[in-house]
Amino acid sequence: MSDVAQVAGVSHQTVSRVLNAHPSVRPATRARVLEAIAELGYRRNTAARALVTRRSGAIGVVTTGLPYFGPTSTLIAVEEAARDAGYFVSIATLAGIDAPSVDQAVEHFLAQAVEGIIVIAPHDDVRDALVQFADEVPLVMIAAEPSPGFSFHTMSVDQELGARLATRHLLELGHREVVHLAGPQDWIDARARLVGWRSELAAAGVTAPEPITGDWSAGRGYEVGRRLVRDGVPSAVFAANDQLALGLLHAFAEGGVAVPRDVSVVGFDDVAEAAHFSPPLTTVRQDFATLGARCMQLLVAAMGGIELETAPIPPRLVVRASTAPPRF
Amino acid sequence: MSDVAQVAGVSHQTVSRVLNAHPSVRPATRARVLEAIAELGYRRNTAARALVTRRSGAIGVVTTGLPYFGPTSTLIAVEEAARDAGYFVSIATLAGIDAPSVDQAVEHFLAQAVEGIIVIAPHDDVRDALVQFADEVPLVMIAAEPSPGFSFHTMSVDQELGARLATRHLLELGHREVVHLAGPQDWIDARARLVGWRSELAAAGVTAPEPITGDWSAGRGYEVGRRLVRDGVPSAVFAANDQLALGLLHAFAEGGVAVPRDVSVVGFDDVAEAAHFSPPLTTVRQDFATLGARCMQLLVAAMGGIELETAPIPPRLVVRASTAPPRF
DNA sequence: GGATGCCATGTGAGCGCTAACATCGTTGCT
DNA sequence: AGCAACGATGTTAGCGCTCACATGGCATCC
Repeated sequence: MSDVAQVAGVSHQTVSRVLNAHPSVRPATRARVLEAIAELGYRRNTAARALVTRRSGAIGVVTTGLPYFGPTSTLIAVEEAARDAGYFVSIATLAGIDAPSVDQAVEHFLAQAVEGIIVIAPHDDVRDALVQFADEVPLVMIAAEPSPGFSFHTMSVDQELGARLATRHLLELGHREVVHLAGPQDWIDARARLVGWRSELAAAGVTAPEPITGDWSAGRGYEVGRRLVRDGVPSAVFAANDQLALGLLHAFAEGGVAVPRDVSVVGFDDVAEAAHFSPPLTTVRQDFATLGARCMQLLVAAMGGIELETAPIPPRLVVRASTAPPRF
Repeated sequence: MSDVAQVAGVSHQTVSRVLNAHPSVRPATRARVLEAIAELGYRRNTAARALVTRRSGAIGVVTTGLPYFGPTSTLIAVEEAARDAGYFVSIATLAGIDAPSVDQAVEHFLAQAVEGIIVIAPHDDVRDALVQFADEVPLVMIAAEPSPGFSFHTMSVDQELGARLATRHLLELGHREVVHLAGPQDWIDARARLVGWRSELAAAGVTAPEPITGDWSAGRGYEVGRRLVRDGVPSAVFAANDQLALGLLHAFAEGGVAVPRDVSVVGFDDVAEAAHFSPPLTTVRQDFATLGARCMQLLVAAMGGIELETAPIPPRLVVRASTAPPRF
C-alpha cells in the first residue's frame, strides 16, 4: 500500500480512503491512486484488513455431504447472493447427520472467524446441535418449522403447503385413497410434508391411511413400490420427493401396474429430470434460488443485529403425466 | 493470547509454541497452557496468523453454477480432502461459461488470497481464461485432456476410456450401428467421450456414423429421441451422459420403441437415479470421490512446489437393463 | 571444573492495514 | 475582514500473531 502511495504521491491513508470509498478524496487524487494501483497490480491484503476491522468477510455454509438436488441448488443460490453482498463463502459438509459432525463443522467455521453461518440440513439432530452456537455467531437454518425457543433464524420453502397442493390435486382428481410415502421423520421437511398431507386429507373429510416411511432414495421407493404391487396398489401415492417417486415408477412399470391408469403418483422437488421420467412426473416445485437468496438476506440482517420477518416461500404444483382420475 | 499466557503463567510466545506444536515445550507447561486455553475458550485469530505467516489457509473451488451430479459430487470430495489437509474451502460459481465469469471468479479468490484454486468446469473457454492466472496461483483444473503448453495441472476420470468401455459393450453385444449422442463439443469431457467412441469403433472396423450433438440436458435427449423415432432408430445409442439417455428413454417409450428390444441405450456418469430409469440404465460410472481427493492431492503438491505425476482415473461400466443384443 | 551445546522459555519487532486524531487550506458567513 | 466550519490530507498507534534472536539452566564432554 505504501508503494502505491509513493507512486501516487500521497500517503498510505489516502490510498486506504480510495479503497474504502471514503467521500472526502478529491477526484483527481482518487484517479491518481487508482492509476497507481492498476500500474502496480496492487491487491489489498485481506488478512491485515480483517485483523484491524475485526471482520473476516466470510460466511460459512454447512451442507449434507450428499449431492442432492435441493441442498446443492440452495448452496449455489446462497453463494451468488453472498458474493453480491460482498462476502466470501466457505463450505463444510457434514460427515454424518449427527451432533459431533455438526460441532466439527461449526468449530471449523469459528476457527475461521466467519461472520455468519447458514445450515442446509433440515434435520432434528442438526438443529439441536446448533443451539449451543446460536449466541456465538449469527445462524440461519433451513427448516420448515419455526423454532420457538431456538435462538436462531429459520427459513424455508413452505413444505406443508407443498404437500397440501400435491394432496389436493389428487383429491380433486377424485382419489380417496391417497397414500403418503414419507421421508425419514427426523428430517424436518419430511415431517412438514407429512403434516400437510394429513391435514389436507382431514380438510376433505378423508381418512388418512397409515403413511409409509423411508429414506429419501429411489432404492427405497422401488422397494416400497414392489411391496405395493404385491399387496395391492392404492389409488394414488404422494411421495415425499422425486427420487422416491422414481423408485415407485420403476417398481410399478416392472410389475405391470400402469401409471397413471392404475395408480397416480406425485413427487416433490421437481428435479431437472422429473419431466422425463416415465411417465413425466407431477410434482411440487421448490424455488431453491429464492430460498438461497432469502437465507442470505436473513443472515445479513442478523449480522447487522436486525431481526427480519420471515415468511416461507410458496412452492407450486407442476402437473405432468403421472396423475389422472382414478379407475372405477 | 496474552490472557492465556497470563493465566498459564508463561509468555505469549510459549502459548504460540503450544498452538503450533513446537517440540521444545515441557509437557507440564503444555498442559498448563492447554488448560488455560480451555478455561478461557480462547481461539487463535486467523487474520493475525495469516498476516504474519503470509498463508491464508484457504483454497478456492470454482464450479459451474449448475446443480449437476458430477461437479457437485466432486466438490464434496474436494471439500473433505481439503479439510483433512487443513485448508478452508471457499467457493465461487460461474455466472456463465465464459472468460469474464472465470476472470471474476478467480479475481474473487485472489482478493481473498487463496493459496490454490481447483476448477470444476471442463470447458475450452474456461481453460483458456485460466491461462493468465497460472503463474499467479497454483491451479488444478478438471479436464480429460492434458494441456500441453498450459502451465497448470489437470486431473480427471478417463473419459475416453469410459466411452470406449460403453462402445465396446455395445459392439460385443453384436451392434454394428452405434450412434453417439454427444455432449457440446466445447466441453473437454464431451470431446474426449466422442473420441473414445470413435476410436473404439475404428478398432472394431466399424464405420462411425455422424454423431449427433446436443447440450447435456434430458430435454435435448428427448428431442433427439423423437427425431430418431420419426426417422428410424439405430441399433444402439451411446449418450454422453445419463440425462441425455433419460431423454432418449422418454422419447422411445412415448414412441412405442422398446428399450432394449428395439434399441440399446448406454449413458455416462451413473447418477444415483440411473438404476431406476425405465429400463434401468447401463452406464459408465465415474468415481467422483476419488477424483476430488486426487485433485486436492495435486493442488497440495503444487502449492508445495512439487510436480506430481497425474494419471486419469479409470471409470467402469455398469451393465443394467437398457442394453441387449440387436434384433434381426 | 570449565567450556560447549542444547533445551525451554522470554523479548522485541513488524506483518499491512484502518481508526483516531492532527493539520492545513479554503469556503461561507456575519 | 475575520472567524468558524469543513474538506482534503497526513501522522501515529495498534489489531494479534509469529519470527528471529536473546537468555538462562542443565547435562555433556574432555
